[in-house]
Amino acid sequence: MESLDDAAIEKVAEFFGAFAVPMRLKILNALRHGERKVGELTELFGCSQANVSKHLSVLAQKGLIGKSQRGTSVYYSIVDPRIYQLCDLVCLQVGERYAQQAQMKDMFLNVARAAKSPARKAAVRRG
Amino acid sequence: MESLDDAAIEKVAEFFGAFAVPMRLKILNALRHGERKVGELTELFGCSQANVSKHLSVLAQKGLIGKSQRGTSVYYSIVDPRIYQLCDLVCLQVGERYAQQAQMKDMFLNVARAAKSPARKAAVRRG
DNA sequence: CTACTATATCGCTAAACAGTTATACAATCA
DNA sequence: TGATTGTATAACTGTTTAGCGATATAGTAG
Repeated sequence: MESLDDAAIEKVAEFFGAFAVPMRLKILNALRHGERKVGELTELFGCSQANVSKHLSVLAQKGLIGKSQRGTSVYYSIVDPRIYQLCDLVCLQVGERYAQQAQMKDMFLNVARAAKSPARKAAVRRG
Repeated sequence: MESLDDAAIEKVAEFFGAFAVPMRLKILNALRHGERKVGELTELFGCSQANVSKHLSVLAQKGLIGKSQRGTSVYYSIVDPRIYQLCDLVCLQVGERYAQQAQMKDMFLNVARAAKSPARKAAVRRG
């Protein structure tokens, strides 16, 4: 990353920014096992449909998710499952940071275990 | 990451947020090969000392960097070099995203090559 | 003590953005 | 056509924050 100029650094920062909002992380989580329509996500999170839609736009605009209209519904899905490598790497480091708080530690370390298990790869199926 | 509750999700989001600001990425870049004092960073970036100091505070508060006062100067350094794994993983993915723009693509892919090279590990020395 | 240097913090402004409600748009069905 | 359903956008509010200059604080030297 050292050799990047200012424009590239900004792109990288924007990419990180896509993951820096809890609601967007929840959306990415929800898309782990396949596509979801907007209404499903809205109901799942119990927030406004407009909010979900806006975050989906952001994620789509950054190239993290793709959309597919079928009927009156729009289905969103992960473009590249490698983003979960990122998430799990972060979970690992955040988990260690909060190692004092037993409950949190366990949560994060469960994530770390799941990331190492080969069963995870099979879980990336499409709806 | 799936099993995380709202509080943990927020921690993860905050962690990503640390990397979501260009100036902070530049600072982390500058700390790759060892510690730096505030004045060095200020001069390096040509911005206000207050700004650098504030970003350093953010990074330190999130546990990404540590400080060591010696004389009237304060030296900051990376706590855990694994954060560069994150950065390089992101560079790789961002680079592919901008594969159309030849110049940018080259930059990012150089990063990817460097990340795979064993020579990189030796580069993590301390000033 | 004073003077000097280096860093941290304060006060501020402007911009970005997450969230809301209300409305517009698009696709299907009667 | 009109009605209905599902999604996107508009308009707005409040909060956050990156940036700056000015000031306060901490350490050193004389």
